[in-house]
Amino acid sequence: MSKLQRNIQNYKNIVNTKTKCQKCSVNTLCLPSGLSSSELLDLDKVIAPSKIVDKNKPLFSYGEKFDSLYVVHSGMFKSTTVNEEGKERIISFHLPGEVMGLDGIHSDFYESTVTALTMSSYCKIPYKQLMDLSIEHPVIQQNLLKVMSKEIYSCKKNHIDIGSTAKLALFIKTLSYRFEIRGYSGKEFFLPISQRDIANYLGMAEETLSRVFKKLQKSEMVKYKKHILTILKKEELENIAES
Amino acid sequence: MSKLQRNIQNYKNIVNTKTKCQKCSVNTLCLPSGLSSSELLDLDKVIAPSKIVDKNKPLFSYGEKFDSLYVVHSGMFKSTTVNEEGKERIISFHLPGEVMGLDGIHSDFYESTVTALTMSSYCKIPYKQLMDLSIEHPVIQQNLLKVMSKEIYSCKKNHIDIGSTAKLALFIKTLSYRFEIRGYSGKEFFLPISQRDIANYLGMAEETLSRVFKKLQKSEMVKYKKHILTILKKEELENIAES
DNA sequence: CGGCTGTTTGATGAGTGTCAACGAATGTGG
DNA sequence: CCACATTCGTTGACACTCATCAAACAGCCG
Repeated sequence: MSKLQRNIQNYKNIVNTKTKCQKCSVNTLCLPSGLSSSELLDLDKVIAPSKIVDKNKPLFSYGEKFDSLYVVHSGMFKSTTVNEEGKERIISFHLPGEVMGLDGIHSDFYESTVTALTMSSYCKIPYKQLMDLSIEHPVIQQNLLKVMSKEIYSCKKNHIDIGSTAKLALFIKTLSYRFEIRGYSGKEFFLPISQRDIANYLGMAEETLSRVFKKLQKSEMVKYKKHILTILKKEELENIAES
Repeated sequence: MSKLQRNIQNYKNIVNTKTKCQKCSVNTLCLPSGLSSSELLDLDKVIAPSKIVDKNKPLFSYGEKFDSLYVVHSGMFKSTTVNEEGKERIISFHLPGEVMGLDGIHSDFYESTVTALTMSSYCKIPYKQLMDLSIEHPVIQQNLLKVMSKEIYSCKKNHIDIGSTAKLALFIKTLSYRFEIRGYSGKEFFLPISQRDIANYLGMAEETLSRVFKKLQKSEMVKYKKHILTILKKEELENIAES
């Protein structure tokens, strides 16, 4: 099976939702990263087996009481806030192995709403139990700290003052990298996100995104059809991303 | 002594640098928040007494080995990265009680350079020792998690697609809030940041910032003279910030 | 006083948001 | 399976914001 096929199957949710952390395909990128087998066993005790959620269904919503972290098992999610005028603003997309709900830790309430972009599955980790467990196994909490540190880093590093073309190129480049470290192809992947959502996330008009996307395709940097994105000229794309 | 005067004295560093956490004026906003006295005593053992650093001197630099977190004791710092063309990009300003160096946790190297904007003082917290201590006192690590969660939240929440005027208004509003919860006046405060740095941080041209700033002053929303910023119409300023 | 750095002002053009309209794709119910 | 409705993406014309360039000005320190 090709890496692209595996990627697409990921979104069609042909995954075993009974998988424990030990056998999970993303356990090296997830909270369990670097844990010994006995630690993994303990972690499994507090993590519910992964559950399936339908497209457009929320995992949790802004303002709800915070009690658990969530990890993407398969599929893709988006997290959003609502601005003063009631408009949705997308603040991140989540790939398998990525932790969601981190912004709820400090205030005891979820600060964002997380929704499935396609049929997906997730693991739920009760926060209190995770804290209790991490007293026994400090490495678990240190992993959490690392995950959060990385989140801070990547968020702060995001350029805000770059042109639309560079924004899109950077977005694609970052996605490509994230797919690659998950064992999927970084050159060709399935993207269950609407252009409207991408535009929203990148902070530009839908029309601008459409034009910019077309430009990248005309110059044969990328191909995009039926939600399958193919990177044709990686080098040049990366050059565009950095300006 | 007025709140503004206290604020200015903060920058002139008329502070006791021998202060232990128990007596520190920002201990409720800093890592020690919510600790019992015995926990505070233990924390003090690993935190070096605060040290003074001169204007424009770096605390640590991008790429150096990560070994400690730093907390602002008085004054103000900026953290920066360098983009591909070698240009400095400011990613945050740090007020007393705020933790610096968090982005180094995940990679073992500092991911940014932190520099004093004015004569300032800081506390150094060796990370390994903090981790050891937090096995004994889990509440310490939970505070750290909260600090990081808040950081993620405020970073993600930052609007990126708003106009220059709104950006500046939001920047001022946020600063005002941060001063206020520190016990200084939120309506009038000393701002040891050059307009160039503000423009850099907000991702706009120096000239644009100058014009926008002037506009806010002409409409008598704020006053800005000799680095003292006065908010005249809080309500209206906040309205501008949200668009 | 002169030399720096930081800030202001004006003129100009490129890049993007907005509006309006259309076309393509997808979903729905008979 | 087809007709229809709805969402999603595309295209063009236009206005406006903002970055850029150039130059002058203000404040500060030796």
